[in-house]
Amino acid sequence: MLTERQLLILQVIIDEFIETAHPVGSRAISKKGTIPYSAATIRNEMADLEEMGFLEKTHSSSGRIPSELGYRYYVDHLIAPNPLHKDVKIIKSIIEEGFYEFEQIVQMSAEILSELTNYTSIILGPELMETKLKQLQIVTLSPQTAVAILITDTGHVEHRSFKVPTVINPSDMEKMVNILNDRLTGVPIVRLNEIFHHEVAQLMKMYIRDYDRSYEYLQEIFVYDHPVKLYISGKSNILMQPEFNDVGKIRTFFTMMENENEVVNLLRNSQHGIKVTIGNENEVEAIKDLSLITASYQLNNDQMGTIALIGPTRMEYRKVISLLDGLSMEMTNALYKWYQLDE
Amino acid sequence: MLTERQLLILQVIIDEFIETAHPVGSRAISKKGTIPYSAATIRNEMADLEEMGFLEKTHSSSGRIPSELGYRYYVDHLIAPNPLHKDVKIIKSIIEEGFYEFEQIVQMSAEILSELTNYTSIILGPELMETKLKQLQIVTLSPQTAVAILITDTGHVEHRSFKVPTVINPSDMEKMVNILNDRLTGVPIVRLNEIFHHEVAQLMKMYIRDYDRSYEYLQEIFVYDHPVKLYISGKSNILMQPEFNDVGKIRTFFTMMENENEVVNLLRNSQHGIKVTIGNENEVEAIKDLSLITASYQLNNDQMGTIALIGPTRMEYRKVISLLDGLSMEMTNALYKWYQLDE
DNA sequence: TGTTAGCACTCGAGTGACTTGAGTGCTAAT
DNA sequence: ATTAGCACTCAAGTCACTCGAGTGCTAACA
Repeated sequence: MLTERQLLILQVIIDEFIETAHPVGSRAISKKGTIPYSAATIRNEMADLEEMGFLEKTHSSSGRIPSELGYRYYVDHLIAPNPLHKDVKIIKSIIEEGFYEFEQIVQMSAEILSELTNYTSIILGPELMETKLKQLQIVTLSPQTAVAILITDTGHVEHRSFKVPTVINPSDMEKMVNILNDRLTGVPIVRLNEIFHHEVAQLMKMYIRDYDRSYEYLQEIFVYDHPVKLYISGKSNILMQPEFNDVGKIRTFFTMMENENEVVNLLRNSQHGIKVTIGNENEVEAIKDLSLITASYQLNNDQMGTIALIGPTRMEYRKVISLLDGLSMEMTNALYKWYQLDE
Repeated sequence: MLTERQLLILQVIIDEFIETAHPVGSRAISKKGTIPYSAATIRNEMADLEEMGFLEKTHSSSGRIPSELGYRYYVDHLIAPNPLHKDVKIIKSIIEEGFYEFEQIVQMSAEILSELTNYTSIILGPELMETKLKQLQIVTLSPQTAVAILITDTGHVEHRSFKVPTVINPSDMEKMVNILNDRLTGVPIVRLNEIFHHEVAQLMKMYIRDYDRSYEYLQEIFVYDHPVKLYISGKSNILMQPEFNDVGKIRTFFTMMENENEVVNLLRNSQHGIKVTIGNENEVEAIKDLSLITASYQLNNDQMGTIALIGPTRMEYRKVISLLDGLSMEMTNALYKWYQLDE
């Protein structure tokens, strides 16, 4: 176990390193006055801390920097139970100020978050698994084309253009929309395609002339291919961090960030509450020397989405954790209000 | 005026430098065999070309690199009248393969473009100035909220949520939608707000109870705040270019690219046809050492949007110009088809 | 008169020796 | 248990040196 003094020294070193990004030497700590011991004493303790794996040296005669284990310990034990970060209030007031759609709130939150931290923020939109079709509309643009509009009970709107089968005339179309609305309203949008195939097909055959020939045009309306939406902000923000002084590193990071799937996977396995993943704890190669912090926001205990920050392992964990904690609460609230509308 | 031989040498140097990014020496040119003169002769010509401003040295005893003036001359006189790039066919077939919405086509084009060139591609969506409202729909989500959906004659769909004024009941709402559709269909969407204020207001007062109190909630439906849409692809692509080996440069570039307004301004003053802007010819500070190539795509001679590529001044102008030329034609075609639908 | 060979010169880039200073580890004294 | 002292280490900077690609110029050549 660590002694009181070792804890203190570890904390001071990490705090200092997080602030300056320079290795911390024993003399500097001693001079600072937080710890009333001489440099030599501190040196001994540092040697012990290094042996235990909490600290590292960049070379044999350099000052110490925290190891990943050190950060881990710091995050798990040395951060005071998060007092809400003052900036959360700012976010809260911004969210409540206007009548924003959920997407706007998310977008703004991502921007604020990256601005406040100088890291890259990522927000995974709410999982739409549970949202249901509220209404389907089809607007004809020309004899050959039309746009189908799906409105969900959460106010989410999707649209796709499609070719109108030549065999369908306007009155058929009207009948069709009626049937579809009748049968599909209330169906979870992820199941639309399935229900359309199995339950609606027969009905269509009865009422719509030549339905078989129309079928292939219509089916794509219900293919739901936007499982989640990503909001990323401050990608270039992170370039201000001194650890991004290497072009190769920047390349791998940005290449990873352009791959939406990879980013989604990064966040997907996040759990309830806040989760900190430091350096090599990350599974994804490209961020094995970065830290990822995720927080979930939710509705009625169903997990809905994830907020995350990516930054160097030398991250301001204290600030970031309390910010994310607060923001996820605010977003949960905002989302809750949205759903309330529906009752 | 430049002699035949000087032209040839200039061309060889620029071609070589574009390929390798290393200063080109006289001996290397001579050895290559394209020009049947000795290194010394070529040296003399190079000195002349430098005096005229087409070439530069990185230091007093280095090989030559093209100056911006050199690139200018190269682009204006040394590039053969663009034969259509073979890859344009690929793009064409992709576009025609499925029934894509215009936005999808644009998105794909941007991606293909950046992939084929390793530069950053930017496409400015079609100016929607001329598009007209086809239909307005309002879907009530709850007693207090609704979502308004605007469908344009081009199949573009916009939506915004708004608070339903408490004094409006469902039948009022229905009446309102009817009035709005009656009066606003066919109105250019940029003028919706204006017409709504001036011509529809009176009508509303007559038919809708307590219209004055509803007014403030409704007006925001018609505020049109998406003048143009940007599609960017391959931002990290450009990091592969050797000129981006400097973190400071990367920073300025990415910071610029995150500012949507600045990017839009970059492309806005583009003209009919292809325009090449080299290095300092650019007005925007952040790309004064990069080149920008823009091409416009259009509908019925009204300019609609812009396709652009940003890369180092050492750009593969020949390839890029023929690619953009071809792609802008394809997009013009695609857009034309879209509008055809409407007649 | 245009072309070429030859040669001195320049400068970036790489290399090795040296210095400096921050920081360590260890030992002996307090 | 703590601290002062001292020898040691290493990154980073500086300087002198070398190497080689490339130039500019001059004189010889066709």
